[in-house]
Amino acid sequence: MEIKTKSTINDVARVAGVSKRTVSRVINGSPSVGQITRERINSVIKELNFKPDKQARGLANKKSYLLGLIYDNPDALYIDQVQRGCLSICTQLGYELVVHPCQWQKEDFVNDCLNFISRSNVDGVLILPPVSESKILASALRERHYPYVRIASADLDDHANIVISNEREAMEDIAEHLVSLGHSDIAMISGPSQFCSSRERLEGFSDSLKKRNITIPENRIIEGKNSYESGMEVANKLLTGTTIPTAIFANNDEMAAGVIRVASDLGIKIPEQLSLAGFDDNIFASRIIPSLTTLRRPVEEISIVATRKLIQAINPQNTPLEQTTVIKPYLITRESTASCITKS
Amino acid sequence: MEIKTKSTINDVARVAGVSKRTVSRVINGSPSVGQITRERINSVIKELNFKPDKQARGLANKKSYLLGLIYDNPDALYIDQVQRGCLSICTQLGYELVVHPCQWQKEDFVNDCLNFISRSNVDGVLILPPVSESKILASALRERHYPYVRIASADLDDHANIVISNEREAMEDIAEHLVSLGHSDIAMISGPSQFCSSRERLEGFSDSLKKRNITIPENRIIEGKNSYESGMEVANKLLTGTTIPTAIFANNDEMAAGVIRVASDLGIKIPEQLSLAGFDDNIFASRIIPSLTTLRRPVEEISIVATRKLIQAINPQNTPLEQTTVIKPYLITRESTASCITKS
DNA sequence: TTGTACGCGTTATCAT
DNA sequence: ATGATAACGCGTACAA
Repeated sequence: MEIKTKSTINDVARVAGVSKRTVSRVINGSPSVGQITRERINSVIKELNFKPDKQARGLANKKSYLLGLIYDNPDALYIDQVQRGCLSICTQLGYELVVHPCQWQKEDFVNDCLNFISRSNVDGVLILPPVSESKILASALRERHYPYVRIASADLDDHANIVISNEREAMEDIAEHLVSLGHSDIAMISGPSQFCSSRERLEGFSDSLKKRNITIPENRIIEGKNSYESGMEVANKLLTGTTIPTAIFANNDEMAAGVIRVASDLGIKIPEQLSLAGFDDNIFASRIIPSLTTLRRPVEEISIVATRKLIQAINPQNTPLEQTTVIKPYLITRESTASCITKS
Repeated sequence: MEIKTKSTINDVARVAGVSKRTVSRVINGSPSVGQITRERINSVIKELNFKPDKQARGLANKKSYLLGLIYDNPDALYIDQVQRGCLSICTQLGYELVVHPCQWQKEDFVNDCLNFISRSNVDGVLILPPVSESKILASALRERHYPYVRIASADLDDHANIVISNEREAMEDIAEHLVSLGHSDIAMISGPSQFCSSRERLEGFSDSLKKRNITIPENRIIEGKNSYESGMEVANKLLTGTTIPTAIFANNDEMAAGVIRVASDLGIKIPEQLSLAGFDDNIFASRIIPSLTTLRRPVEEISIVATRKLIQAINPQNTPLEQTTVIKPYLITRESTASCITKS
């Protein structure tokens, strides 16, 4: 009662008493197959537990039914969420996901990616930030008419090739939150200016505050490196001056954690003496003490949309088209922000 | 000066003036090819930038050059590290990695995995804990003579099919650490007893303490669920009694973080009044305040060894055999543990 | 509506 | 040592 050899399209054809061409038609949903024939074939397919072989199929029509995921991101949680989002669509549509972490600072990273693509035969690639910000990689792919979708924080490609996390606009929410709590002496630890996400967040934050008649002085904006240690460094500068800000927004939770550490060492109480917010809703954002007010990207939703777009780019005719392009992160309020009591 | 169409074995054969069979021989390193012929072919291969097509190759010899990674683990960092470890070997040996997160509690999870394997055509699978502890899945694979390697914390399979993280022995280190700091009233928050890793750690810890003439009373061992919230719950029981332990070992960092939260709320100072240790060296173990003394698995090394074993299982003759099977986690000392001053 | 014949790029079986 | 030819499993002109 065991199925030893997996059945092929030929077996199905033979048992059903038709040609394999007809079976092929049924598999691919061709309309030109008689009702009764189709049903018979379908039942045989079930009976034989037949699954079309991806490799043979790919060989014949030059597709692998493999999607590539290219990234270079230290945030493992983010990667994991993206993978799950992608896979929920992949599984549903008969694709598999092949991962390719890379090092986008390295000089040969474009070749490394191109290499990955050609040797793995993936039908298309999903590119995560910050790699997605690479213009060189994107144009290399575009030039080769190779299907790709980027996930990024700014509008840097055709809407068919990108899903945008609108972080600039999301800054409105955190700005509003802090201002409504009475803060006006606000500082920001920005991210590396080479990242477009950093620029979006910085400008978005600063603009949003300006709209509310608050201007951040030059010396209250310090660029960090998105790391915990870097957050500590900047926090030290920000919190040891003669006057310290009443609120700090950090470009990510990692650096915010650094601020918490330094504040703790300096005896500055959060949120009583200092409000603090981050970005990401990293895994420890809710664990850390105080728990962190932060902005969260709907990562899974974003990657689902991106995957749909990619598969659509691969099969322009078959797949229902995905229209969404811009998705906004949202505010999560926790312990680290509170109303500003003292004011100069 | 651009290569439009990727070249095939036929192109190489034609240009080199030989039959494609000979080219195939060169590709696969067959010894029976003349020196000059081989060199000529090799130069043509380079010139044409020829790369054998994985799909065609797979169709012909029933291999996909794809490896599957099966897991169901909430620790994204762990997954990420494993993926990188695997890939460092995969790339080197011409394999790609296909990911498959699953839900091992669900009743049809074995079928789900089997399904994944057959539809993706992966040549073999790497199974991560806790899925790796599933006897049903492992025997299903073994029965089908399907190459697999498990990563687990106990010796539950042939050494060809497993890489063991010896957590039982690693407990010696943390026990020794705590005892040497003067602790004797020690509590443990164990993990779900269904997990073999939980049992290993519990028994290992308790045995190691016994060797040092310390016995943990029944009421000092409470089972948690490995989650932050669960850690808080158990911590509440442990820290609100008439006498509280001077040290707690938590089955993972996640729960240890819960303990920190509760201790903070109760005004219990760590490590002054309470020493605390976890397991995993989770991403926030070094970020949290106080930073956490913990046990770290050499995840990347483990996954590298496992991948080598898997590829060897797939190609019994070609690959150099991997002998390592047991790898021990190691202690990382941080702020959360200190010497015990007060003693009853 | 259905079937025949061939191609996809590679490896394997035989021969020479 | 090398080559002709048949697989591998499926898709697709083209024909019927």
